[in-house]
Order: sequence, then C-alpha cells, then structure tokens
Amino acid sequence: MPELAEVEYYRNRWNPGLGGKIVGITMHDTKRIFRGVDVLQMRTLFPGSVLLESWARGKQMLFHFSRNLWLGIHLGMTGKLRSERVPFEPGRHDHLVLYQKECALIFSDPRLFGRIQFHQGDSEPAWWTKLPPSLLSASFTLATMTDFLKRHSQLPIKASLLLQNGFPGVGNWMADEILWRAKINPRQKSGRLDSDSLKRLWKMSRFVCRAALHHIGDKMSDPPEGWLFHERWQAGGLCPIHRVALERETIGGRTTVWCSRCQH
DNA sequence: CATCTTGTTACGTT
DNA sequence: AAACGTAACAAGAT
Repeated sequence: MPELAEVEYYRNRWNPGLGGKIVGITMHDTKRIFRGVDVLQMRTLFPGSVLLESWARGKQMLFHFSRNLWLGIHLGMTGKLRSERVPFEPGRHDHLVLYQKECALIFSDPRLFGRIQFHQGDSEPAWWTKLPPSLLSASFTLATMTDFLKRHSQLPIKASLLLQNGFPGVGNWMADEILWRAKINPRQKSGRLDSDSLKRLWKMSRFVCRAALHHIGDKMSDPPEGWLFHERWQAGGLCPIHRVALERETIGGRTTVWCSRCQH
C-alpha cells in the first residue's frame, strides 16, 4: 500500500518512542529485509541509544538515534510500522522490534519487499542526502519535471510517474489519480506531451501529493468523494465525472485505470 | 487451484 | 552509456 502519504502515516506510528531510550532489540536477521546490513552491529549498538527524530522523503524514512545511529526504512509493498505497549512478543512478520521501557517499536512486512538500512556516523547517510527533493518543494519546477520526462521520452507517461528519481513518493494509485486529473492518457509517450499537458501534469502532481498527505498522512482516512481512488480497485469502476466505465490495462508493468473520455 | 497485488531491482536487449 | 521491458522477489487475499 505505501505511497508517500502512507509512508508519512507509518512514520508517525513510532512517535510514541521519540525521546525514549532503546533497551532491547530483536530481529529476524536472515530475512531479505536486512540484506547488506550488519545485524550484529545493530544488536550491539542500539541498546542505550535514544530515538531523537525522524523524516520521510518519498517512500523512504530515516530515524535518527543518539550515538550517531541512523536507521533507514523502506516499506516495500506490505511493510508497516506500529508501536505496542510492553510486554510485547514479536509475531511471525515482526522482523524488527526496538524495545523501550514503555513501548515496543515494530517493523512488520509479510511479503518481505521492504528494506532496512543501518548507518553509523556524524551525519545522515549518503543514500539519504542524494534522494531527490519532494514534489512539494520549490526545487520541483515545471522545468525540472519537463527535463526528466525528456530523458525518458519513449516511456509511457504512466511508467515515468512511477520512477522515484523524478516523482519521489508517487505509486500506482497516485499516478493514475494524477493522470486522470491532468487529462493525459497513460500510454502517451513522456516526450510527446504539449506544454499545456506538462503544466497540468506538474500542477496535479503537486495537488494530489498535498491532498493525499492531508487526508492520509495523519490518520489513514480515504481521500474525498470524487477521487478516482474510490473507483479504481474493482472492475466496473466508473469515471467520477462522466460515469462511464473506466479502462483497465497493464501499462509500465502495473494495473492502470483511466477514463477514455477524459484522457486523450 | 489459479490469479491478483498500491514496489523495487537485476538483467538482457536496443 | 542510457533507456527500456520483463522476470523475479514472497506471501496473502480473492
């Protein structure tokens, strides 16, 4: 499920642990979630450190602890964060648990597409610093976006919207929502959008981003009525504007839903 | 039992 | 070198 707004939501699930000291840690350390991570070092270093703050950027999260410890988390398709009162016994899919005196901070992921990264150092890990700026920041300009699309000119626009370097945090449902609102056919080649389409795409990327964060970021509520979101899941969905049947095909490797009347 | 999945990446080809 | 399409990853839901 996690796209940028859900990522923000899950990041906040660990807020009860802010300012608290870690007193224990358990990991299912053979799971692929931990590939490339020195789990032994994590086990040694975390007890005694304090959770200081956290950030989300696109679909990535970074948790900063005292003692120069940094924990990166990507939720993949089915990852979730939550906190529970202690005592807490980890279940089958609770692959990482950081115990504090009052609560347990839990990362679970049944499908194991998520990823943990661990870093020790004075400053943020390099992979974090290199992440592209948010769609809502001033650096995401129409020109930047147009440039990016030019570099992928042969790719269907739907597939381009899923590229995290250009549209960080956008996932499958957000991409469809953005294209529907921008009135752009998902099969359209990225390099062949006229300047009006580009402008609408840029505006709607930011709009859907902002609205999704507003509705989902704090508590997991659905977007308002009238969003394509509510129609896209099952066959038989209708365009919220025209009430005609939505098209439904795989584009860019993902199920894509659009209205042939709105989107040319 | 078969088919589907809201994410990413490795790999082969162009 | 960069762009692009596809398979693979793993497990649960339908």
